[in-house]
Amino acid sequence: MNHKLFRGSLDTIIIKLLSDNGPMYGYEITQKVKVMTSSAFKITEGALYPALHRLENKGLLDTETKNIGNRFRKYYTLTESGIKESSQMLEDMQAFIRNIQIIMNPAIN
Amino acid sequence: MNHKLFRGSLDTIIIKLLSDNGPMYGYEITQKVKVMTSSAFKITEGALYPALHRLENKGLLDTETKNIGNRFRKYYTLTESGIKESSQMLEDMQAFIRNIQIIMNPAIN
DNA sequence: CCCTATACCTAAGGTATTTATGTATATTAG
DNA sequence: CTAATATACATAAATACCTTAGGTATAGGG
Repeated sequence: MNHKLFRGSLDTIIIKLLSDNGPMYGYEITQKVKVMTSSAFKITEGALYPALHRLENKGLLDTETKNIGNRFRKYYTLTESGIKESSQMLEDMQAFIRNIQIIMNPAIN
Repeated sequence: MNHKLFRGSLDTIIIKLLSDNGPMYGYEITQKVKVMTSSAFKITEGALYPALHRLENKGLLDTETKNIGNRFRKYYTLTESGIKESSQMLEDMQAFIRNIQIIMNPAIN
């Protein structure tokens, strides 16, 4: 997979996963995406954590830290604002996919 | 349209258009994309020209300048190397679309 | 006991964008 | 005729996101 194509879609992927699965923690997101895409998408931690913090700072995500034995996990949830913005983000992504499909598979006349 | 999603796919779009339509000039590419996507994708000149020059420097595109009255146009064509690389780029894009679709529209069980 | 997996994080550097600006010719509307 | 818009190229500064590389620490399997 060409990793360049991935650029710009990470935020939407995170929002969509949280929207579908409820609270998730960072590492869980990377693994979920890996499984769903048969390892085609590998979200690096250097991209993921800054993205999560960005979305949190924008008020789209809330966090809750849970202790699991001696470890901790930071669970991320969509805020009200995050839920509202998510529908626009998903629409934008669907529109993007439709249009890129038109270019990649133009109707044969 | 959220322009962030567009990031990273410009090179592939250029290569695909040249592959489908033969030689094209920069402005023509922006207009073609605009028409195909009903104005959803607007390729800015600040993104387009550096991209064209980049692809030319990589040896994927050749240019030919033509005079049209007192004006000139720079037509871009795929080189042999560009044709070879294009199939990989198009495959990568198809794979990207498939996987992003899986995330955006997971099967309902 | 060591390697791998789990789980968080940040910093430096690279690179593709946006935004703004510049130049010039052609065409259309008033 | 002249002003605005369209055509057509281009670059530079700023921004934003990503990769790569590193750091810390616990858990579990061989």
